[in-house]
Amino acid sequence: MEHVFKALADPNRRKILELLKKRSMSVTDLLENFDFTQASLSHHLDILKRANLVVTERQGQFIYYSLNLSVFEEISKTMFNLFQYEKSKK
Amino acid sequence: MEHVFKALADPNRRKILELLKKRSMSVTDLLENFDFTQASLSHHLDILKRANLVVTERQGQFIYYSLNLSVFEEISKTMFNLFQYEKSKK
DNA sequence: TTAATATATAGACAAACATCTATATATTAT
DNA sequence: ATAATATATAGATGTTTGTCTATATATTAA
Repeated sequence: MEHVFKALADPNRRKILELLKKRSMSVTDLLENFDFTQASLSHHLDILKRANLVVTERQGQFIYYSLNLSVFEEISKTMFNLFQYEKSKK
Repeated sequence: MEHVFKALADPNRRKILELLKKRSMSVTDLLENFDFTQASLSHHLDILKRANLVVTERQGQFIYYSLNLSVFEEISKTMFNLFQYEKSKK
């Protein structure tokens, strides 16, 4: 999970995830939503991929990024657990 | 939420939160669980406090840190939402 | 097979971060 | 008042991070 938390620490990467929640997108598609360079975007995507948050699929010239749903659900639970506590205690 | 994500990016700070889920602790109590200096711990606590994840209460010489439960629940929801997606779409 | 397009990688650089030592401040005990 | 304890703050330093430019690689179109 270490990589996941690091990946989520950057607002631009969280925005990428939000965009991918709607639909899979190529790097070119994604780039339209940001002000930084294509190289920077590739770097962010690499970090998300290493964190296992996204997967890729080549379609011709394009590489489509999408959420790694199987892992996403697991991460969702871990996140939820971090914020769970014994409500009976004070 | 920006501060929250940054705060969660460090494993030691996540460990602090895990410890505080069990009970409120003074800085001295917390320090026993880590290898770094008291100054470093104070720094981490400051970051957690700025993120509104913890609150403090002085009791004599000691300052007790505990989870900011009211905010914690709200953050829990935001976290959960980040990991929600339209399951019908592919 | 050459040019154009899409994406990734390498290397540089400034800013942010985690840690340290030293010191300041607050509280309690003597 | 003085010493001891608990915590915070200041300043220094090495590491990590986000971004850039330049270039490499892969695919498609001409």
